[in-house]
Amino acid sequence: MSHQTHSPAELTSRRSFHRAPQASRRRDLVDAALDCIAELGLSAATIRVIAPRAGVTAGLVRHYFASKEMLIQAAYRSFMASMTERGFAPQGSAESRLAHFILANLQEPVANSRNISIWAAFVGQVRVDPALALIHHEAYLTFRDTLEELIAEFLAAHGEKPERGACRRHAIAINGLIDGLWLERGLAAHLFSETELADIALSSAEKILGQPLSRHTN
Amino acid sequence: MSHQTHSPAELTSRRSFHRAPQASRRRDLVDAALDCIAELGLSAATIRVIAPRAGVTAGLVRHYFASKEMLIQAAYRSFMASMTERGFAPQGSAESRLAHFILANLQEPVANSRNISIWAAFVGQVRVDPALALIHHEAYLTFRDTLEELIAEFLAAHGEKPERGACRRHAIAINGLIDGLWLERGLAAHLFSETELADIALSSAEKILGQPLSRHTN
DNA sequence: ACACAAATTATTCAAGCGTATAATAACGGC
DNA sequence: GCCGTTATTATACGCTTGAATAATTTGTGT
Repeated sequence: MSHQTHSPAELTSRRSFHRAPQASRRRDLVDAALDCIAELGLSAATIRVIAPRAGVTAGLVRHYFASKEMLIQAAYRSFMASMTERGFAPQGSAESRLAHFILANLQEPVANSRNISIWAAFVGQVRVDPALALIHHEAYLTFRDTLEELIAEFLAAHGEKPERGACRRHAIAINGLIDGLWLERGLAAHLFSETELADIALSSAEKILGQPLSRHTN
Repeated sequence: MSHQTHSPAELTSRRSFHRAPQASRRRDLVDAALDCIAELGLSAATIRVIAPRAGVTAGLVRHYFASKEMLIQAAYRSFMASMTERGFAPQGSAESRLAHFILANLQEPVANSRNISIWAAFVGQVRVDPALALIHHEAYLTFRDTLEELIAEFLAAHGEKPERGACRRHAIAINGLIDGLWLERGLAAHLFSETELADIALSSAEKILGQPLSRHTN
């Protein structure tokens, strides 16, 4: 009861705030973390920098994530999911869906330097952190399986009955091609014209597959 | 003179050491830095961890590098140089030199998870640190120019007179292919057999170039 | 209106960071 | 064999980090 002394210090006012829904706060924190990683690098993406960018104070992070490590893992999961879902074209012919997949991964908003920076920062930690390795590995398999199925349907639509293992090898090759050109574009965009890398990818893919591959078919 | 008080503390003995040549100390520090980056990640590669691994104490780093940043830059330069010089085959036919270049970049000691980790850790900082960006950019151009020249000689040896820009596009495509497959091997070596990726790269490259490309020619 | 649960802020703490400085050991020239 | 140079160690400093805790504001159900 009367045991509290009201010192002058207690008169200092606090910053006002509002209570946001759990989901949106978590999303804001994850997005802010990715922003910081892209602009400042993984080492400089500290809780004290991330939190204000999400519009909250540093202490709140621990209310939504058990540790900073968990926030980083959530950010990696969110990032990989947003990267993987872009190339997905639900309809159209096998040819156009394959072409769309290749093109989507070599243009905005997938292929840019921001995404390369984030991706590389995480990949540089994959060997260190098994949790990040798992996230990476699952995203990679998803990506390659999607591509392999697109290739199988594409070849089937051209009347080809590919021998065992051929689709796999084609998927590995074109996956490599996409990844490598994605890197080139993100790391040195100024060296290429807007559509150059996408064109190169399409013409290379059709040589590898031995079938014409146009972006305009449906 | 007699103004020094010999307290008991001064009797404690120091660790013995030996004076190493400048060049080898610098090399040891750079190598230790790369080891730490590969095994612990860039953020955990601190002076206090790097120095003991190089066989010295933390304070010595500043005697050889003006700052930690300079050590990291030296490490990046050393790493990129060692990666680039491997594919170089000074003699042989154009075909065998091109094949050797492709194969060398997809086998040990170039293609492994350690190198991927180091490379990715640095790439994740390229946007942040202009000095690292410069190092990266120069190594990239060296790599692609080497490849473009190998391709030009290879096509010329087959009697082709490639149209303007064709060699450039071929170099971009095969560069992407090599980079992407190098990544795949380093990140998920267990998914591929020993020579699988190298074989895929060779057969894809000869389809892209429209000429047979064997590893056994000279 | 009001009380209660919990979301949010503010503050504190120990640990680790890069750097600076002073003491010391090692080595080459004489 | 000593002496001076300097490579090397040891220690200290100020700062930042992730985390823990205490204090306070907010919204919701009644």
